[in-house]
Amino acid sequence: MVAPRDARRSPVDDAASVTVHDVAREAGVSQSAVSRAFTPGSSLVADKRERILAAAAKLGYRPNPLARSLIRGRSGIVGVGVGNLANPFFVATLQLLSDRLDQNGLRLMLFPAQGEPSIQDVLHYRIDALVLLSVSLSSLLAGECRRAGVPIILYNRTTDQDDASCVVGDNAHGARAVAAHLLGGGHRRLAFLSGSPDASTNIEREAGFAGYLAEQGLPPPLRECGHFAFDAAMAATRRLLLRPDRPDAIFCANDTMALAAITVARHEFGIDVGRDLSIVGYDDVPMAAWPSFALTTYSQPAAQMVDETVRLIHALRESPRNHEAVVCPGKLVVRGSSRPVA
Amino acid sequence: MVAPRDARRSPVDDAASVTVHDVAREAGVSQSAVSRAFTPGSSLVADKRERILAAAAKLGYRPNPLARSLIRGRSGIVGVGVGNLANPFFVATLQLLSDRLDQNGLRLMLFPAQGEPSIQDVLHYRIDALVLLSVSLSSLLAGECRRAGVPIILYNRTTDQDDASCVVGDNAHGARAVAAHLLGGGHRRLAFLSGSPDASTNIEREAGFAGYLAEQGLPPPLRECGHFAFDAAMAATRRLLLRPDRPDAIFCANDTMALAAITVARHEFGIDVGRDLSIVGYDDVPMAAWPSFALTTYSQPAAQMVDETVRLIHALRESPRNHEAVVCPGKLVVRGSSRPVA
DNA sequence: CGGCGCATTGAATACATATTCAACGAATTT
DNA sequence: AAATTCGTTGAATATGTATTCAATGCGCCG
Repeated sequence: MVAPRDARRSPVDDAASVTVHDVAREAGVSQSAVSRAFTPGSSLVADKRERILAAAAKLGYRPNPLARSLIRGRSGIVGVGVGNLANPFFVATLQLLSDRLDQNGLRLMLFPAQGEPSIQDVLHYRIDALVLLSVSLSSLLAGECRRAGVPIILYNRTTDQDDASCVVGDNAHGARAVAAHLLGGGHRRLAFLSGSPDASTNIEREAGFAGYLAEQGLPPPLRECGHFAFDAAMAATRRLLLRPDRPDAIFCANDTMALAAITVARHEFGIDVGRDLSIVGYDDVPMAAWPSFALTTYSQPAAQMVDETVRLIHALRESPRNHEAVVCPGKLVVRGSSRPVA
Repeated sequence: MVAPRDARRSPVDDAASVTVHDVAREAGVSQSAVSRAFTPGSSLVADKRERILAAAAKLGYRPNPLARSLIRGRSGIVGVGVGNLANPFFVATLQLLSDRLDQNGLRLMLFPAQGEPSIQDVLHYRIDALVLLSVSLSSLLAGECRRAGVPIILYNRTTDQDDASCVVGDNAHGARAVAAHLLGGGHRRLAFLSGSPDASTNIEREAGFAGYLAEQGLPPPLRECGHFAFDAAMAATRRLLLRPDRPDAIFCANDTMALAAITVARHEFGIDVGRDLSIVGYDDVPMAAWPSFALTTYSQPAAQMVDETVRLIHALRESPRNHEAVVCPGKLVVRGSSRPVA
């Protein structure tokens, strides 16, 4: 025999859990009716629904999401795996995503993407989708998700498998636009400061950049790797600028590396960035607009990409196997770090 | 009559949900035994536990966290409310917190702190604690949490109520250290660039700064408000530098504003920051160390603060009413944006 | 050798809700 | 007027697991 419910609702402590039964008693209806009152589209006469909702409001009742998730087999939680937040583009994305999901009544569960084992735990929450922010998809994880019936959405990454959706910028076009801009500024000794070599984003940007140069009959750009990171990019920039055939323009695979490149060029080599050396980035993070950098960069539309991500989450909820690849166009933002087109 | 379990474990689709019953059948024990095998400290002979764990591993079973949370009344989820991620200090904190919680087997549910209504939803997840990153605590929310039995931890904020724990830096000491440093550099016309006026963090820093000056027999500093934000701080800096009695040193209530102040002073006023004007920040974000800024700042130990936060989460799990206020000491990091002490 | 604890175990129950099922009444159709 | 359909409704069941309860068997002590 369990203690009666009224005894549990003790003086001060746990008014926490008002259950569907309490509301049912208050409104003089069955438990089922209360449940239905909170389930849109279920069969219930209007005035009874009113009465139930009134009783619920009076008692401060809200459906328990855990119980609801357990029975529905879907939690309304979106898992978000995030690697390194050093890149402000992903910070901005995370903030936008957090807002949008909230507006859509979805919860956001964050987890570090390094800890692969913990991802399996997250999968058991019956999450509606798994969004990977700048994390590449291991086939192991893909398999786990398939088994768990959890759709994956890659953000700013693509995959050649058809087991995930993805939302990306138009990297090829963007890189070509950058190349055209630099050539238009009269540059001929170009370099590419690459991110992680195996990231699809990096591959596409490099291919687009080098491809455009090739089409114009130019040799391939010099190349150093900065792993998308500030410190590594500083080192890579030093290597580039110490070469006898020093480049006069550097296209960096993201803004973080471009800011590092500007820093090194200006403070270590005393170069007048924007005149003697053009530096262009990718993403258009807030810092790019700061006068200290005035970074020319290809702007990725984070807000739009996030909206598409949320749209995909809803779509995949209906048909989890129906994966899409969404490409969001960006645009070149010319600032002072690159020589203007003549 | 529901479809038998074996029919559900269909060819390809949902091997997702291996339940405790499947494991029980496989191992030839009761459901209770399986549950006990996954509950540390419960009574079960060793060899049977071995056998059960083996069967579980074979089937790929893991306890369903939703069901477990429902019955235990605790979900192992930590709610994290976050306002604005524009401040890299909070980004770093979030990243650290994400890692630490993961290592502790806890999940992190993120939500935008603007949407107060959604917080109530989060509370129903029976979260172990609610961490507010740089968000002030409304008495409304405090009440909701008390009712739900959810302990609150304020990060980088204090409250005069005793209904929340908090983890903060030593703002008073830090601000005094900054004041001493500036006076030591020979400055006498000081200004304070304030953050949000009602934030405890800002109040303590301002009080410490002004207090030290008063002790030295100096007049109170000039004062403008930058709301902890880059753009507002740029505007505030312009107001300061346009005054007839232009200050020769500015203490900014956080690094973001200090970077804005440097930007305006250097690019709009042509001032040699570090000689003719000293600018000091607070937090020691990564950018502060960049050569472009070389910002002198009071460093907050984010890693230690996060560790304390996680410790508090565990402690509050045992005694939810036993709130603590933890102060983590930082240290002044002198770089080029301020005149060295003579 | 009998009784008393104690660890171990499975059956039963609880957690809070959604949904199926069958029954009911009313409205519509023939 | 009888039959058929349909929207409502409450009882019952299901979600997957932790825990209580009572029973069992074993060792230990008197």
